[in-house]
Amino acid sequence: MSEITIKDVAKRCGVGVSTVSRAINNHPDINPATKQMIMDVIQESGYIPNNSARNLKRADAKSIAVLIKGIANPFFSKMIKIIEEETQKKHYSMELRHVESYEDEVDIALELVKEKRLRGIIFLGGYFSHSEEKLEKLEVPFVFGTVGAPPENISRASYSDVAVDDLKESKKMTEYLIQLGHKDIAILAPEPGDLSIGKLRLEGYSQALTKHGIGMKEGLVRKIDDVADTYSMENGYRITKQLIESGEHFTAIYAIADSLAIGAMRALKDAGFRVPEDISVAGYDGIELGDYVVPRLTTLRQPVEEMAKETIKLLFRIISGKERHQHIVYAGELIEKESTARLEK
Amino acid sequence: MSEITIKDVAKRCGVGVSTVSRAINNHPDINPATKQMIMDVIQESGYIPNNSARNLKRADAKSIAVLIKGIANPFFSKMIKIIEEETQKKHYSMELRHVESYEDEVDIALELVKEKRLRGIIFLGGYFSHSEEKLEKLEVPFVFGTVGAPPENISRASYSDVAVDDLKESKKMTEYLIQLGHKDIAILAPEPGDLSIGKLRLEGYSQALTKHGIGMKEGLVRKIDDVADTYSMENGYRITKQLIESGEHFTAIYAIADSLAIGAMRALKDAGFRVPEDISVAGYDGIELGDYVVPRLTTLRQPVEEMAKETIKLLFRIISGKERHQHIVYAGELIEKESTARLEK
DNA sequence: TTGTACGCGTTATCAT
DNA sequence: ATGATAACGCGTACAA
Repeated sequence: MSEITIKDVAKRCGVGVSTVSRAINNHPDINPATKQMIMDVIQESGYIPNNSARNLKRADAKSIAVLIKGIANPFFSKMIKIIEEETQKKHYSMELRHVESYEDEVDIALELVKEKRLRGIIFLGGYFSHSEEKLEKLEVPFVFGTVGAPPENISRASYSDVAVDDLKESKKMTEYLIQLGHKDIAILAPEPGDLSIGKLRLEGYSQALTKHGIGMKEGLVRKIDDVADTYSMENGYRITKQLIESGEHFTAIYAIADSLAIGAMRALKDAGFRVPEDISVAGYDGIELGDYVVPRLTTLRQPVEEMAKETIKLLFRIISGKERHQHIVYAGELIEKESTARLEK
Repeated sequence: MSEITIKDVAKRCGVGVSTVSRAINNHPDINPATKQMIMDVIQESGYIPNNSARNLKRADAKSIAVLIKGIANPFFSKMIKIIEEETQKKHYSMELRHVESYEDEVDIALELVKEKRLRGIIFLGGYFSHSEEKLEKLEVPFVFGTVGAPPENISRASYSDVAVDDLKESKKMTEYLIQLGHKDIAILAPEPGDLSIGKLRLEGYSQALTKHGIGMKEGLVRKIDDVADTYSMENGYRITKQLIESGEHFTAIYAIADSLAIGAMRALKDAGFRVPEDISVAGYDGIELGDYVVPRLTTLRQPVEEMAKETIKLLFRIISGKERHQHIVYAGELIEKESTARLEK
């Protein structure tokens, strides 16, 4: 039960603690023989340095953190992997931290910076409705990845972000459906409180309809009501079922996330509709899963790999002082697969 | 840039540091007025306690950790949610830690226990090929969730686990396919090095075949070669494609994970096979996604919710000293959906 | 090359 | 109810 510390190791080795410390941290000025001896003792005694003590003392941590809201989002898994690789290349360590939907990611970031002496932070997901005041407290550089909706209340010079233009891309997708001849396009939209990507995607839909002289029908805008797991297939299924039962006429469904679209396709199938012959379905995100369902899902692909790579590289450029904050926009790619078709007259 | 500490707060308030500490930690013996005053100052100064220092000093942390190997596994998302809820009910805090596939989860656990003064640990995923020696160093209770293959080299009295009997359930699924008239059943199996659940599921398949006098054909056992993301749809797709191209005759595919099965179904569809009319496909796990694909996937459902609940409750029972280590086995449930059918003569 | 001693920010003990 | 002070375990000047 007795916790073994660096002092114990030093005693056993008959050396001072600083020598042990040097051995552990690969300091240059230590006798290789001494070092080997110490490492052996550490090995057999099972000594493990206490990270709290290390963090407390260490000024220079060479580490960053990734705060991710929505752990289930498959979209993030890939990004994390890439970010991790790049981080290792720079010989930094990375702390991955899952943030609950009810938690405030900036508060957590604030704590983490103090605790771990971070050099930088990446925020993935989240709603980005933070006060500039709080953000200012965060004295390390931070980058928002795939957030989409940088609000006006924060000075653009105070943060970086990497994202696609959700408004524009969403408009693109809607226009694609319109060009296929669809007029009654239902949208699986974000919950009312969404100030982030969801809102922009809905806005893009709206603008596209207006541009083409198509009125937006209330009954075709189906908002997600179960906020618990917003972009779940289950939500897509349930909302689509409600849509079908409502009796509203529609020939296409545009879901603001692929996962919703997959739920929608299932609901349509269960109700006896064929996709895309009877109803076209389009998604957004370009997740892998969309390629495995039948029919394959037409989607708006976000270039995740490139975005992740740019996100982490940008962070390091800012950390090193080479650059100031930036706002990088990636182009999305409309990938036409099998779930959408021209409307039969 | 100057980090504000508890001392600064004390000075500003004109009180001692211990009083500030008391205010922060809700100690009983403090004047409510003083406390309010201090909290106000903290609020406006933006002071944030340093967790490293806290952990270093604090003996009693009331926290547990969940180490999860394979963050992408949708199977775990649900478990974590439930574990988190139960943890909060007990007024414990939970540290969620993602473990890379190349990392040793026990080493990480060892570090974490020292750093955060944990009271207990839950291991999710991982291959459980740890030496008892290391595990012994871990002086807090730990529970393995859904691991499946408790190896013989570790005394059963030294750990707990919650799982389904993978061998038995896998055998059940294979026999189900046999009873449908299938004899040439291909299996999408784990990579050769898998000592965990994968191995057991393969063993169940083998035993079922033997029991029914069906020889195991080498050509029908397709092992996962890309270990990077073992149970991915992509792997299922690729392996199935190889199987089809190999020319081996088969009428059913049993995938040891639903994700693999979904990849398999897509590969079959692309090759012109109908599921289940031409080929039956069965999975294992019972993930949500299986209900959204077309056709719905026949699977062996693990009762995730119950297992998660039992896992965390068991851990707390052990922490409180009420119970010793246990080995809890849940029954799986074969859910017949649309992807399997009786073999046409 | 190696050892001693101090300080990192906090909580707990002991006075007051 | 409050304040001074000793740990917690480690890294690092500085001295040797």
